[in-house]
Amino acid sequence: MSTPKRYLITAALPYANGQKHIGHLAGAYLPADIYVRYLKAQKRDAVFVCGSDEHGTAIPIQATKEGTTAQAIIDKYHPLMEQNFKDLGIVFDVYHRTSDPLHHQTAQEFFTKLEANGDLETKETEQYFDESAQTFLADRYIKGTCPSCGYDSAYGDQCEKCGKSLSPEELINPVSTLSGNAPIKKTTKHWYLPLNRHEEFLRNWILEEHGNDWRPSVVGQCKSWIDGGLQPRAVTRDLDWGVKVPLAGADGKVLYVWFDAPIGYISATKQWALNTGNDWKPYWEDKDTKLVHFIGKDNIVFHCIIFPVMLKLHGNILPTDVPANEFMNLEGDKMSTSRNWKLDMQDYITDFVNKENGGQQMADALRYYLTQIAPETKDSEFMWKGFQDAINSELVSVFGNFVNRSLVLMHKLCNGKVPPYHTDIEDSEDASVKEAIAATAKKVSDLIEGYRFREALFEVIALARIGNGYMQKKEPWIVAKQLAENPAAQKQIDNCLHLCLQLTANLAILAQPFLPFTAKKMCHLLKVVDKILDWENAGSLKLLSVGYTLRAPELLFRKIEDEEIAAQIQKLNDAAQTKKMETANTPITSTSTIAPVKPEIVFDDFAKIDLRVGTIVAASKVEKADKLLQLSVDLGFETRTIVSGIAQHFEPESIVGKQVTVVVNLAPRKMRGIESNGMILMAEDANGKLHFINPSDNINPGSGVS
RNA sequence: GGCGAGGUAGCUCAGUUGGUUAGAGCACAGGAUUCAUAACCCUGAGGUCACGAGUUCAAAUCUCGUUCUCGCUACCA
Repeated sequence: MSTPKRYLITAALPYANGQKHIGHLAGAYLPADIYVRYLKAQKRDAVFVCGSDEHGTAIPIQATKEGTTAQAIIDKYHPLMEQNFKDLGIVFDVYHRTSDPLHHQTAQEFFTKLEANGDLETKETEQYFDESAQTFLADRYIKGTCPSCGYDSAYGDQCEKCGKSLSPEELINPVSTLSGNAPIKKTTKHWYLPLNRHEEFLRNWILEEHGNDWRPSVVGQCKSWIDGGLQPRAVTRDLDWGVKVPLAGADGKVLYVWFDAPIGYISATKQWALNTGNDWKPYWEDKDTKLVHFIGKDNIVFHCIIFPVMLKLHGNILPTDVPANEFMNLEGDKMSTSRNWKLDMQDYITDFVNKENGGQQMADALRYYLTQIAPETKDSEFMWKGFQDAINSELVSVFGNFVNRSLVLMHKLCNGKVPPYHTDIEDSEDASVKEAIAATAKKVSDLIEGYRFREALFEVIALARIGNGYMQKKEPWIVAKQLAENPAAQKQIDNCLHLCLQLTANLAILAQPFLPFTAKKMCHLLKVVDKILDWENAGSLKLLSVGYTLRAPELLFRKIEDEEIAAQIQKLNDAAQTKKMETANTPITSTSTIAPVKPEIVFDDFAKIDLRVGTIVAASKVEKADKLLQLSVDLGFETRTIVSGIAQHFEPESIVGKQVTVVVNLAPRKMRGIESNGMILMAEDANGKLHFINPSDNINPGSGVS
């Protein structure tokens, strides 16, 4: 495998609607940063691009939630995320943003080219339209009852209550948030990317060319998608927030966020070129460029199927690899923003990096643990106790301690200077340490090239461990006691410390991609310039000149105390608990500032609904459906079959005999082949648990409800 | 329900094309040591490789079935 002429590395564009947590960091940004730092140390031509993804409907939604504008939201989170990355040592060559005019222009050009080449299709569909406002309604301007959880103010693209993503058609009783009127359906034209035309290409490219060198989960996920049948995907939508569709007669339409966001990698590269006076084109057009996307597993389809098709049509190079990571859990549970079960980058920075006893060493500490538990092959788990153990017994005790004892001994036994190396008394121990240094450099290098950062880091620690073992065998502090009788023994001390110091310098080089701040500090202690960190020096035994005076030792890392860990766990639980209470105490209708209550109806509207009390006489699971129960409900005048989406909340046996409220004059509807004749009313509590709405005492089935 | 990825020591993970007593690190136990951040070093204990069949001289590894976890997807009137 020859070395490519240049590399372009991307990390998933973080969505600018809120803080990003350590799961995001471990999934994409940290591995990408490690890889890039390694490439740069190798003096390869590598450009690392990223930026904020600032379009899409969730940003305006977040704006509504925070009572502000979409622009204010992205102006708040874009610099925050940029600073967070910087604080944790994630160094992009450019951190761009999709709201930048350069990006709009790039995305429009991209779209225009595809459109001009006939690579897009147009289709007319019916969409909701507000007659009084004379406008099509983007998903977020439509509210209605969530079909999933029954929340009455769900948006047309997502229910904020249960988190399910929706399409406006799924909403029950949709209402325009502009006028409060029920919207009408009207045809509108949209552009589509016909993925189905490219099945052959995708099969060849992914399954044949990369079936073996990409991660199994990535190939598997793609295969699943391709086999499932590729569909044309809408590229545009009716919305006022995003990149305008650059065609006449497309007023009020923007590019769909999934289409514009990945193009952000290209505009970011352009911005980098502008900043540095380089040419961006070879990075996206020259075949000798290696393009690598670092992402989380939720992004596989976009980066392996959709974006490559776009790139191919537009005449760009394709990604060489897409090392997608799995997810990182936290203390036994999935990380979740809505449940407040997470560790934001900002929180870690505040609690550790920016504390008096913290500093950049704590940024490296986090980088160390996150790399050590990187979810490279399966979901992994961030445990605060695990964090403490990893730092205290590996980083501090093995790595930090080796560096420290080497420097301390050198000052005590060698007058603070790098001692000479006497080849005439070299023994097998010395030789094997020399070998280990060279071998580790090679191993770390190979592992990083193969995106196996966890193992690569392990090898770095292993080298420090070898150093500790070597010193233990040589015992220079014992030898020093014999100097009075045997002055020649100084040679043994010299050799031991000479090698330990050269090993330390090597550790700095090898650790640099993972622990950049620490590597820098080590350079300072060894009084060498940062240039020594170039990878070509890895494995060298001549990094420090004999007779060179070094600085007084300083500790590289501090231990993490039990109290700190306890405090973090407490904080995590408190935050989740608070969130839970908030949710429980907040009436559903006031969680949103817009249209908390549905539009007023007259009594006649209500009277149309025929509600009756019924008794469940039989219940069973619907086959091939996770959420459906088939119920037989005795309504007094007849027993009906009703299908209800409550299978995840109730065991069929446990609800037989229960009384429920039923809408009996609802139009029948087939679900999974079974006709449902009515609807069971349910209430949902703050925890998402469903409860039947029923009379307090058992009454006759068929009794009316009003 | 369909599809994809996983299930290996208490914890985090390795195990190349099936081949001798299944490997690391952490944690744990014992020992040694004091230069070093109660650090290091040595030794040890600890596994029915999710479960059940099958193929084979030989299975953690291949095949089938079952089960659990995660993701994508369908189902929610």
